[in-house]
Amino acid sequence: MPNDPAPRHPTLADVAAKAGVSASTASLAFSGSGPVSDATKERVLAAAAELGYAGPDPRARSLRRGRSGIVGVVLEERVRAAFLDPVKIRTLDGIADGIAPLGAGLLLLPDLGEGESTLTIESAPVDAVVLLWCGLRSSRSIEALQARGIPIVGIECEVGEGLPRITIDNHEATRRGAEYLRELGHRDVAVVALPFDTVRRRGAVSDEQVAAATNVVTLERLAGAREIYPDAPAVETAASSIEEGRIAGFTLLDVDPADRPTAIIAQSDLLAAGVIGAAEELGIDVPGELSVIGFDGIRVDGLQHDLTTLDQPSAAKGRAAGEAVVRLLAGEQPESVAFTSTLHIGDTTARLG
Amino acid sequence: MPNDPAPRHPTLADVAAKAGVSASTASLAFSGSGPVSDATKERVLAAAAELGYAGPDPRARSLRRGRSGIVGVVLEERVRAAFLDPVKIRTLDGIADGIAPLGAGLLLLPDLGEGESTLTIESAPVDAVVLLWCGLRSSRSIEALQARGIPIVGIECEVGEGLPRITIDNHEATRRGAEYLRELGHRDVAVVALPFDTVRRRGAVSDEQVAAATNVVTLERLAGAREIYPDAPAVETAASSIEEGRIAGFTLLDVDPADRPTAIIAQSDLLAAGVIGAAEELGIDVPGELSVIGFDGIRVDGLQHDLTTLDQPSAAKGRAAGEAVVRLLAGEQPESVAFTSTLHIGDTTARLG
DNA sequence: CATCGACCTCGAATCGATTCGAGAGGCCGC
DNA sequence: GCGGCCTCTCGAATCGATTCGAGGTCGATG
Repeated sequence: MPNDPAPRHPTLADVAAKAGVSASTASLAFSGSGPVSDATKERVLAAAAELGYAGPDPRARSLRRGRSGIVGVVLEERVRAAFLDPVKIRTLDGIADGIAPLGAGLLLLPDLGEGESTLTIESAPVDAVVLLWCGLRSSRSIEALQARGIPIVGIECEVGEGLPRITIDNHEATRRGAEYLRELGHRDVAVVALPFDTVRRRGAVSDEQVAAATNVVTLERLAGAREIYPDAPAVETAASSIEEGRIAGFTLLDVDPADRPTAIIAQSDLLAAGVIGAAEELGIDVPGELSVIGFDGIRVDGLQHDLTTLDQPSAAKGRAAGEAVVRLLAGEQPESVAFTSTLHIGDTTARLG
Repeated sequence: MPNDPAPRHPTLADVAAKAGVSASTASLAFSGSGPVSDATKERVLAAAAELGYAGPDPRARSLRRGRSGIVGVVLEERVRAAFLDPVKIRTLDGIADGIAPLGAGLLLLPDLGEGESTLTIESAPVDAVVLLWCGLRSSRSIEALQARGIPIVGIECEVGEGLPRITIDNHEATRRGAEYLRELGHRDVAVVALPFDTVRRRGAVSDEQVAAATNVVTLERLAGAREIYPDAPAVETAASSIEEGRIAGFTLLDVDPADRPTAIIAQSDLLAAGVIGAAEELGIDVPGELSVIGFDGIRVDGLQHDLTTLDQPSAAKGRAAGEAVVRLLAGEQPESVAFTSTLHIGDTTARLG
C-alpha cells in the first residue's frame, strides 16, 4: 500500500484515468446526451462506481455552467420568524409552486445576516431572487444583484425600475374595510399597524414616524384607513403576531371607556386576533362593544370568531412571483401583477349602538 | 467607442486591472482581513464601484473554498406539501434555529425531482444535509452524499451507520396512548395511519403491505398501537392532512354501528382532526360515542376540541438536528438524540359506556 | 482501391476566485 | 552606511467540470 496522506474524494479526472478515457469523454458520459458510445459510457460509469465517485461536483458544475439551479427567497429578518407567519408560509408555498417548472431549489435567506451570517443575498449562489416584504436594507443588495445580472422579483416590495413586482391593493382594500366600518356607524376608529420599518418598536405612532417609515405595506394600509378616518390614531407593533396584537390591543382598550375606539382596523389577521383576545380579557364584547377588522384572510389558530377581514390571495401572489422568475430566466420580460383583496364580512364587526 | 459585442459582467480580474494591481491582491482586498494596505484596498474598492463589480462570484468562491454556506433540507415529496404540514414547519423552524451559528442558508429540496427537476440532493451545492422523514428513495442519495463527504443528519429517518439521527419514541408513545384507551375500557380500536411508503394509497392495510412498508414512523407508531391492540385494523392515508383524515374516518365510521370502532388512534393531529370531522358529519359524538387520539401536539386550525394527543417537541427536534449539523461541520461527532413525547389528555377521549 | 462521411474521442481553453510561497521595497537599529 | 526584518504585492497553481473544434478510425460507396 503506497502512502496515502490525503484521502481526497475522487474527481472526474480520476474516474477518467481509471476508465482509460479523457476527462472530456468522462464528462460527456455523465451529462448523458453527448455523442459517446455505449461501451465507453458503461466503462466510465463502472470506473465511477468502483472509485465511489458520486457524480460531478455541483460547485464546479455551477461555476462552469453559470447556473446553480437555486432560487433565493429573501425574508426580512430571521428565517425563523417567517415560519411563524401563515401569510409568509402561504406565499412561500405559492412560490414553490410557481417555480416548479424550473426544478430549482428554494434557498431561504435572511435579509441581513445577523452579524455572523456568512451567506448573504450577495454571496449566495442563486439564479434568481424573490424579495418578500423587503425593507430598506435590501436596496443595496438589490443593486448588487442587478450588477451581477440576477433576475429579481419583488412581492410587496419596492424593487426598482423595470423589475416585476407582485402587489395587492393595500390602500384600496383597507379603504374599503374602513368604509364598511363607516357604514356601520363607527366614528372612533384606531389602527393597529404592522412594523413601520426594520427597527421594531411598539406604541402610538407620530406623524414624523409615519413620514420616516419604510415599510410600504404598512404605509399603504394606513393611508387607506386614513382616507376614511383621517384622524385615526395608529399603534405600531413589532411583528405580525397574536401576542403583538394583544399588546397593542391593551394599549388602545385598557383606558377610560369614553376614550375607547368603537372599532379597530388591524393590519393583519394575527394582530386582529390579538386585539380580540385583549378585548375579551378586558371584558369588552366583540362585536357588541368593539368591531375588529383584519387583513389577510388566513384562518387564525384558536380564534373562535369568523374574522371580518380583507382576504388576499397569498398563494396566488407567491405563484405569480414564481412564474415571473421562470419567465425572467427564460429571457422574457414579465409584467408586474397587482392582485385584489376582497372584504370578507364575518362576525367581528357590527353596527354601532 | 470600440466594439463591445459581449457585455460581460466584470470579474475580479477586470477590477484588478483597473486598479492596477494583481488579481491576488484584489482578492485579498475583498476578503477583508488579508495583509493589504489601506490605500490599495481603497483603490480596489473604488475600481470595483466604478466597474459595477458586486463582489466575488459565489459559484467560483464556493468551488475554491469548498464550502457554499448552504445547508440542504430534504423533504419527502414536493416542497409545497411541506408548507402545509405544521409539524414540518415547526421542525424547519427548529433547524433554522439550530444552524443559526453557521449563518448558512436553508435550501429546501424535494426528495425526488418530479421528473423535470434539475436540482436534486446529489446535485445541490450543500455543505450538509438534514433529511426530514425521508423515504426509501433517499437511500441512494445518502450514499452519494457520503461518497462526497457531506455530513448528514436524519430526523425520523434511517440514515445509516454512524450518522446522527434525531428521533422520538414513536413506538413507546403510541403504546402509551393505546394503553390509555384500554384503561378507558376501549376494545375496538382502529388506526388511521400515515402513508406507508412513497406510493400514496388509501384504504385498509393488509399484513403484506405492512411488511413491505418503508416509512419508519408509520411502522413504529403502528407497532406501538398493536402492542396493546394486536388486531387493530389500520387504514392508510395518502398524506398527513385533515382531508385525508376525513376520508379515512368515513372508511372506518360509515358502517353498521355494530362494526364501528369505539376509539381511533390517528397517527397525526391533522388526521385526528379529519376523523373527528367525519364523525361529526355522521352524527357520531366525540368523545361520547367515539374517542380519538392524535399525535404531534400541534394546535389544529379550526378544530373546536382539545385533542387528546401525543405531544412531541417538533421544534426541539429540528434544533437538535441543526446543532448536530453544526458540530459535524466542526469535525465533531455528535450523538444521536432521542426525544420523548408526552400524552396530553384533552376532551376527545372518554371512558367507554 | 481510394475517398467521403459518420461517429467517437481527445486536448486545451475556460469559468472566477483563492492561496501560498516568494520577492521587493522601506524602515529601523547598530 | 549597511544588514536585517517587516510589510505589502505578485505569480502561479488549483478547485473540478464543461465545451468546442480538431483529429482519428472505420465502414460504405463510386
